Amino acid sequence: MKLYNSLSREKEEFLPLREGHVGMYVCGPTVYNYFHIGNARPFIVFDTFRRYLEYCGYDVTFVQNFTDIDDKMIRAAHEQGITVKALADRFIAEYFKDAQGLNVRPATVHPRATEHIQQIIALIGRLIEKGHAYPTESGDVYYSTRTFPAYGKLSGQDLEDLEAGARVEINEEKKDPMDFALWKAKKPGEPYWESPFGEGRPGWHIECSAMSMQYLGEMFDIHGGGMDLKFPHHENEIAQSEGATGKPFVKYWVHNGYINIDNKKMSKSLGNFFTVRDLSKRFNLLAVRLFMLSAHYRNPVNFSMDLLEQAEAALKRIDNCMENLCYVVENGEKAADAALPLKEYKARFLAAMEDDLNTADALGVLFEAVKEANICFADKPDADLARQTLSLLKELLDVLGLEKEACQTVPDEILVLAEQRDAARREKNWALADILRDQIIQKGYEIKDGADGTKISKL
RNA sequence: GGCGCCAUAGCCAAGCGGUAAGGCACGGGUCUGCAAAACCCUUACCCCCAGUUCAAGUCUGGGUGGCGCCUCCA
Repeated sequence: MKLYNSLSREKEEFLPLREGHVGMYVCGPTVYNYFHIGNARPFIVFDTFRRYLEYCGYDVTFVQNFTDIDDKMIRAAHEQGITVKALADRFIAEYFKDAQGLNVRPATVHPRATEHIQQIIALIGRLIEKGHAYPTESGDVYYSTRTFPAYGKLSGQDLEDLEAGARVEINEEKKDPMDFALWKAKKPGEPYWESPFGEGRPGWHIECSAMSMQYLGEMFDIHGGGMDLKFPHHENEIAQSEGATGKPFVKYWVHNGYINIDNKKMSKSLGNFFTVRDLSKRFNLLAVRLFMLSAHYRNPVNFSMDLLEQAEAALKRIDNCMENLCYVVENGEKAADAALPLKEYKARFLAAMEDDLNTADALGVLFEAVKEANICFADKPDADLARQTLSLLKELLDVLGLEKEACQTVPDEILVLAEQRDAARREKNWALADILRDQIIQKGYEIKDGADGTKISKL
């Protein structure tokens, strides 16, 4: 497939380092709160990417970390009067709940920073040995960006320009303003670990280098994350990892665009955000997933409730088609002239995915198939073709993570009520028929009267 | 100041040189005891100017407008 590589700024042919295997690392959440839809975008995008790679037959090792120690974690734990660990445990559990709602599968490994302190310390040790890092009087350790000539290759910045516009904190212990912390000396009331450089905790960037190396090796295929992580986070990861190993760290860097609110970046610090948890109270979270996939992953997308409602309506269109297909599979007859270009849909869908994961285009193909299936089966209810169509739709929806239990059986209790209602309708006893309809709706089922009889489906 | 992105119908959005996918909404229709749902049909010359080309949303240059990174943030 073609994949846009942020490092080369070009679409490249995707060729994994080891044939048939893909190692993929994605920056995960800092677990101090529920995650918002801005966080959700990379989760959904890279989950979809992973699903597609697996669909293509790759054996994918997918690593997504939890940042469970940093300033925000410490502050939030203090405010809530609990330990940092308790805070992390809680929001990691909440992460999995929301992720499940979005149909984001658990990663192969979800490493936690605090459980990899030894690896982090070892990596910092290597960097000091190689002269890329230096300890200070007060017990911090900094990375010396000047010792890594390629610094800036990902973000296209050079050190001189960065410094000219730098708004970095003043710190007299740093040799250079662009140096960044690998290890931070212990402060009162903060969690700390023993290390050769003194008691303290890891800096902001080192965990991703240490943990990706632990689970994917010193070189791996894909590193993903939001655009805003490109600098400085990912730039620093490159400096750390390549500085330590002397080898290329990541083959393909993949960055997703932002979610905007009213055309402004959504972020926790601006306060203009929606958590997935809140949205789950009003919407089917699969609609959130569809919303995310309806634009190309590298483009910024604006978010609003209105847009989410649109996505929910679109999702319903797919569901209705599937239901209809189920009905035809059960009740259809032979129709020799019924035909749909199923192979063509599949080929076009896959071609879209091959082109830098163009899910928007792929969805377009899916909806075309839905429309043509609706037309075809309206007057040619061929059970065989319906079965094949249903199977294709399921297969493709599964790649996008939008699959839903189709052809659910309606419980006898509901069927009995529906039969009673039909009987009442035949006797033109509308009052009774309406009472029975209300009962069915109350039990969570939907009644659809049509030319070919009454259909019942779960709401 | 440095680096970068975007501009397609009422809204969202694909398109990567050959005469504009798809979704939502609106309107029209089919079905229906009513209602709901569902389904079908309908809707654009692509921000402006200049250029390259037989051919340009699609390439180049210049505008205009929006956004992001350079500071914790997906």
